[in-house]
Amino acid sequence: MATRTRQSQRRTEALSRERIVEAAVELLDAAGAGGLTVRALTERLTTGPGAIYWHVGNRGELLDAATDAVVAAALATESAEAPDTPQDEIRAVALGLFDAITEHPWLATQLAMQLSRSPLGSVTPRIFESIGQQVRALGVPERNWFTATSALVHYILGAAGQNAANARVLGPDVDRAEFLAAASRAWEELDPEDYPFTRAVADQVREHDDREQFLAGIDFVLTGITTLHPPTGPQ
Amino acid sequence: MATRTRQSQRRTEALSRERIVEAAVELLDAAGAGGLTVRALTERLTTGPGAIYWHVGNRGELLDAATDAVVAAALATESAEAPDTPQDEIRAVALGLFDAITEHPWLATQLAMQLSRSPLGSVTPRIFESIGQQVRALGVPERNWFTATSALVHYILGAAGQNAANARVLGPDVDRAEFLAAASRAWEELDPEDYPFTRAVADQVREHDDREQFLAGIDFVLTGITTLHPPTGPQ
DNA sequence: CTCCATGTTGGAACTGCGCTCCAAACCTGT
DNA sequence: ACAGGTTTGGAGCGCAGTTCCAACATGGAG
Repeated sequence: MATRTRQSQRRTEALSRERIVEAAVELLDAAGAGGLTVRALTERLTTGPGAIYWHVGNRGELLDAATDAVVAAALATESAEAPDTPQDEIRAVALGLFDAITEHPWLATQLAMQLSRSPLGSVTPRIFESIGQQVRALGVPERNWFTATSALVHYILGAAGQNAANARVLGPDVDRAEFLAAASRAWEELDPEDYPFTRAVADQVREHDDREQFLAGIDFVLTGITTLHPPTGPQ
Repeated sequence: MATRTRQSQRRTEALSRERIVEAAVELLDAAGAGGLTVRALTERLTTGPGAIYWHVGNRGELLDAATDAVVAAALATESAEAPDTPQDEIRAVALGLFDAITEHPWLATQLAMQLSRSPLGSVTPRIFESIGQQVRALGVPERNWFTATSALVHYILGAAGQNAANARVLGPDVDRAEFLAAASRAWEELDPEDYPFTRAVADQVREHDDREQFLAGIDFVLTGITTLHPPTGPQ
């Protein structure tokens, strides 16, 4: 019995960090955060753990790389045309992230983890910069730039994260209606003593549109920013 | 050799779901989300896996229970006196969660995961109700209750989540200063072409106060809500 | 062309995890 | 005292991430 049965040819397509990250994103999309296992990767790329670890370091780094790749793609998409107002630009950036999370539900948790693990990563500055440039364009006084941008980023990531649940099931509309109906029903059955408000809005849950509500929140923050920190002339 | 060496007495303090959750929170506080292992629990409680699984079901359920316990405690704390404005009430609730996350950094990720996993859990309604009652007290028209409350909750959880990193190191002030300085330095060293804004606010990072900034964000959202949805008379 | 140095690969194996199973210990009522 | 259900602790299974290393491929030196 031969000591090796390796495939005669090396691989047709060379293994690379990029190919691994790409496969990782596909696995994450297909099976969620738990679906990204080194073994699943080895199977999909028809290789062994050693090859992967030679390129990647460890699983956490792979998750970070996948997150970074998806976020970068999302932020790169909608900066093509631009003669809109800063508000519209901010909405566009926010919706880009929102949609990215809708498309890759694992992104929500991953973003939360990565940001709270180390704001020094490459994802935070990317998002921060996109939003911040528009905050500056809004005419917000410079000493409030950081606070205003942080508030926007916090809202965007918080809201987008929550809404990831709605996208987790497959269907685009059918499942969503079912899901909302179930949530609404669950809220209606809460204790009237302890949860009067939640029960009162239970039916609004059924009717609401995620993107609209997300944008409404953005408008709250934007209105707050421009009201409390009105522009100080040009720039 | 005897087949058993069990301790002669049963345990002085009976095992219970509550005791397990309590130990779980301590483990989480001490070693982060990864520190909560069944084996560590068995050691801390001087018992075996079977005993724990008899009370708890699985690890996920334990995490949920720990999250729920901490959130419930946080929300219960500051509802003692109350003759403040709805705005102050909302700030109080928000700060309660903010501080809880600061004290239990694992809470941030856990909240994000639990909320995006199933809004049907017990944590979401709890938070939602606390905020929602104050939104109602603000005089927001009923048809906007859900949107306004959602925006506040999203911001609060998003912001609190991000700030969890600052609390992960032990020291209250020393480490924090170092941490911020490091973050600031990292931002200053970014590519001036790609990150002009982020570089420009790098020094604001060093000076800012987390709680103040968090409250400033709350005020943005509150101002936006009351501006876009002004009160419609009493209640 | 040959041969070696260097960069890559894939698989065997180690560790530690969540979890199941079960016999032993406990407790309660009679 | 003892029979019943309840609770416990440990052995062990399967699977995850990760490490280690012998086998390969490749490109330049002789």
